[in-house]
Amino acid sequence: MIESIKSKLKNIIREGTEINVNPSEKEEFGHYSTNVAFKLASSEKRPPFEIAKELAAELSESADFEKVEAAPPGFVNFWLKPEALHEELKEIIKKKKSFGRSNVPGRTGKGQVSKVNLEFVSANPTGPLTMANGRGGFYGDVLANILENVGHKVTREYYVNDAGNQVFLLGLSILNKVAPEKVEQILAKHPLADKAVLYMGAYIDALAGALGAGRLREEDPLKIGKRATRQLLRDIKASLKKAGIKFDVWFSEDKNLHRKGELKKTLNFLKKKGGVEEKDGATWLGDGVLVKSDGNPTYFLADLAYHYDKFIKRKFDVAIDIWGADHHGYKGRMEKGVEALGISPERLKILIAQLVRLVSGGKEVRMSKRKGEFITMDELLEEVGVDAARFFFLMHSLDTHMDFDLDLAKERSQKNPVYYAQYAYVRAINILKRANPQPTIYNLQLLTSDSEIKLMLELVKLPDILAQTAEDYQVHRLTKYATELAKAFHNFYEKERVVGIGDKELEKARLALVSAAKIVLENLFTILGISKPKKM
RNA sequence: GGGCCCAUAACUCAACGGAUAGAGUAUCGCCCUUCUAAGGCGAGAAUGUAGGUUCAAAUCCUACUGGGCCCA
Repeated sequence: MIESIKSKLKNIIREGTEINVNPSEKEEFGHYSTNVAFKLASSEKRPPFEIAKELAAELSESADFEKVEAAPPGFVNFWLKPEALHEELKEIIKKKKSFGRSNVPGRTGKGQVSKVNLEFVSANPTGPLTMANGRGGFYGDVLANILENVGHKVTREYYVNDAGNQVFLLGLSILNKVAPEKVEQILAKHPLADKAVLYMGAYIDALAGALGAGRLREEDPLKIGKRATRQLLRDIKASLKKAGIKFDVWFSEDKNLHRKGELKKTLNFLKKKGGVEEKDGATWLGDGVLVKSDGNPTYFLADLAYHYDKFIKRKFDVAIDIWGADHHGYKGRMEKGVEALGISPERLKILIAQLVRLVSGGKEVRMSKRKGEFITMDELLEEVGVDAARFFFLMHSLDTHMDFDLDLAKERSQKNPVYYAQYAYVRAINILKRANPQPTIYNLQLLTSDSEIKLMLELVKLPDILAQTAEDYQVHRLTKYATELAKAFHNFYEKERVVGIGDKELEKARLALVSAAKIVLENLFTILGISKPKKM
């Protein structure tokens, strides 16, 4: 709907003017409104209200609008004809599952279909998946759905950090459970300073148990660590499956980069491009060290090799990385590094998932792998269920700190908005159950009441919401929309009876409206990855 | 010491630089002989402080205050 209004505006105003059209928040401002007159006012040096009046006069001729009005200080407000809504309602019923799909790819592709690499979660396989990983996990999963919905080709990828010190440490920690004396010997020779760096906690016990550590003959911490990593990766995959988070590619740092010599190749590539310098025995790119003075490569170089692989070897148009807040300080360096690879900056989108604070009993619960005090993804899913967990995380903008109130989430009550949205769906199902067979001929002109119009206005928003979110990645817009749509449906449900009213024709028209609502809710839930309950 | 994120109602969060700052929870009224009250209707209640830019600032800029994170 927004696109159609925009294109009408485009025809009558100067090219290149930024056009914003939004659903109006107040009834007196119409169904949709635009501030384009303000934009024109500054370039044309005329009062915005004057321009708005001219635009309104011209657009009133359009067949879609009941009324177009200029409002001071310069807004143009549009009222849709009911027929325009009825047409859209027919589209919903006709397109069913494909309603909301758009062929207007967003900024990632400049109108073209893009090959997108979306890398998320990527938690180190040195511990179980924690609740905090859920934020980026659910967000990434849904963002992938949204991008696919507008036609992009999306690869969902998990970067497995299975090289380096932490694997060694993990092995050492397990060995410490069985043969602490051997660990003492190793630590005496190894540069790692003391035992304090060992991973502790219940999961090491569990892991040691799972590996049969009591019978471990292996004494090489690195080898033990690699075995443990494989085990943990299996657990992580199982947790993600439970959470409904899907991946296409598991990219092993060790296998795909280190063992193939990709770090060296990337280093040479960078040297040829220029900007690499030797200083104090180390190799630098800008303010980041690529190779340390002891000859060992850094994570920075590994990450650049990884992005070399994404952009140059696998030829992705766009790479989206979702990182935890603990890496945000690294973002700028990474962006510059990728630019040094010759990749234009707008092809790399690094999104930072801000910290999740776990709150219980009004107090913060600290999460720490070292101390073994953390809530795992599995525990969270068990306590609150997949739907509530997903919805709760997805309600919040990614870049804001959020509190996860464990007590509230545990309550499994109507306090959680996911039930509110799902209940609207259940109500639609219940109505439709009573009308068999579904009427195929109906007169939508009969839908004129306030709550019917409002519901229709919400229903037709889905394509706009999805298209916009594919551009700005503000995934939480979808959960907000789910709540608003459900509210409009509940309101309609209370105000207007559908089945068993005397007027057969009106009943048919309302049934069509209800089935359209069911379709839109279904499509929305599919993208959000939450279930579509038949009853509650 | 350097860098980053955040600050909106009692609480958790929304709001492309736009109109009277929206929801949910909590509180207080009203509504179930009718498609499930896990619902509807209504009330009170908010932009941390001080400047600046703009026709227009919660939003952008500067300083400060208060939370938090990363690096050293």
